[in-house]
Amino acid sequence: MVRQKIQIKKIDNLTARQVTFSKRRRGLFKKAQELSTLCDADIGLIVFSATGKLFEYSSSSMMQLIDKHKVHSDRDMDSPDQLQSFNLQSEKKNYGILSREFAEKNRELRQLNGEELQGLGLEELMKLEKIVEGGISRVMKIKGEKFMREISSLKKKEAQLQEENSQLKKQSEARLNEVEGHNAIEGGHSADSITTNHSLVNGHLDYIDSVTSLKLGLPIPY
Amino acid sequence: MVRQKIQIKKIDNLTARQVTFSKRRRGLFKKAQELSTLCDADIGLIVFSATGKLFEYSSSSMMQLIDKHKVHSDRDMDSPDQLQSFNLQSEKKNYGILSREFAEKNRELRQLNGEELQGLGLEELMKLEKIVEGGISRVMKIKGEKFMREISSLKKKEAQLQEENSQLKKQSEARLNEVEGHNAIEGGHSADSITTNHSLVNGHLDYIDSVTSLKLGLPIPY
DNA sequence: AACTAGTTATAAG
DNA sequence: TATTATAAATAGT
Repeated sequence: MVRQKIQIKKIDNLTARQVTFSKRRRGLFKKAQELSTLCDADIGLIVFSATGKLFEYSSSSMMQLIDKHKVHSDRDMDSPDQLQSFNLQSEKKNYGILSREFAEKNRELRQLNGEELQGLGLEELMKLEKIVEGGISRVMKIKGEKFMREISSLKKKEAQLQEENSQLKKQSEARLNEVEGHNAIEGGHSADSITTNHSLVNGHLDYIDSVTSLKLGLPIPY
Repeated sequence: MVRQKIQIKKIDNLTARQVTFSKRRRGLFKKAQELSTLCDADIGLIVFSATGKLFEYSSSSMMQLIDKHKVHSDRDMDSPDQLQSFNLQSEKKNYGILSREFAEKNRELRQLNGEELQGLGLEELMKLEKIVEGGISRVMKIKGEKFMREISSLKKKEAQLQEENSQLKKQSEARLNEVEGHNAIEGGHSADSITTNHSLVNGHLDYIDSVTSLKLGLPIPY
C-alpha cells in the first residue's frame, strides 16, 4: 500500500511477512484502541500469529467481553425442533445461561491443566481432551444434581403444604360442623365464606399466577 | 485526523460519534481482515457499540478462536486447590446419570454425521467439531430449561398452596371464633386440635421427610 | 452518502 | 530500527 500498492494475499517472503505482521498488528491495535476511546465502544481483539503466538487487546476485560459476546450470539437462536437444528446452516447457537455456566466451568477446567498444554504431544493432548470431556460431564452432573436437589426440596415443601392444607381443611370442616350444629336452630350466616374458600382449596387460583410469576424470575441455583 | 487533527477522546457530539464509529469500525474490520490474509494470522475482533450492538469479525470461527484464547491465557494460571479434583490422577470418573445421558446424546450427534467423517478434511472436521460442541451446549440448555420449568412450576404450586393455607387458616380461625362464641357459655373443647395443627402450619414437619424423600426418587426430566 | 483536504499507516528500502 | 514516499483512512463538509 505504499511505494507499490500490494495485493491482499498471503505474503510469500517469511521475513517480509513477519515485518508486516508486526507493523500492521501495532496499527490494528492502535485503531482498535482509538475506536474504543472515540466512540465509547467495548472492543476485544485477539490475534494469533501464524506461529501461534497470542496478541490481544481489550478495552475492558477480555473475559467479560467474551461472555457478553456469548450472550449476544445466543440471541439469534432458532427454536429447538428436537435435534433438527444440527445442520451447518443453523449455527447461530442459542446457548443461554447454562451454556455460559458451562463455558465458565470449562474455562476453569482448562485453567487447571492449561499450563502444560504447550509442551504436550498429540497423544497427551488427546488424553487431556478426554479428561476435559470428563470434566464437562462432571460439571453437568453436579449441575444436574443441584437442580435435582432444588426440585426435591420443592416437592418436599409441596408435600408438606398439601399435608397442612389437608389438616386445615379437616379442622375447618370440623369447626364448621360445630358452628352449624349451633346455628341449626339459630339460622346460618357463614355460607358465603365457605364456598369462597372452597374455590381456593381446590386449587385453580389463576389470579395468583401473575403475581407469582413475577416473583419467580428463574433462579440460578448453580 | 484530517482537516483538523482530532484528540483521541470520547466524541461529544452524538451524531459525529455515530458516524465516526461506523467509519472507523469498517476501517478496523478491513485492517483486521487484511492482516489475517497477508500474514496468515488468526484474528477475532469483537466490537460492542455504546448502545450494545454487536459487530464481529473472525478470520476463522469466533468460537474456536475464543477457545484457543482461553487455552492460551490460562497458561499462566496454575491450578487452584479449589477444583483440584480435576487432575490427571482423579480421572477415574464416576459420572452418573447425566453424564451418561450426555455421552448418549453426543454419540447420537456423532452418528448423525459420522458416516461422512472419513471423507472430510481437517477444515471440515473442525467445523463439525464446532457444531457438535454447539449441540452439547444446546442439549445442556434444553435440559436446563426443563429443570427451570419444573422448578418454576413447583414454586408456583408452592405459592398457591401457601395462599390456600393462609386462607384456610383464616377460615378456620373465623369458624373457631364462631364456635367459641357459642361455647362461651358452654365450655370450650377444641383447644388441643388447634395447637396441634398450628405446628403443621408453621412448617417444620421433619417427620414427613423420610416418607417424602422415599417417594421422590429423583426424576429425570430429560 | 459523497467529497476533499489534511492525517495516518505502511511498503520498500 | 529509522526513514520516506505513497497508499489508505478519515474529519469535516
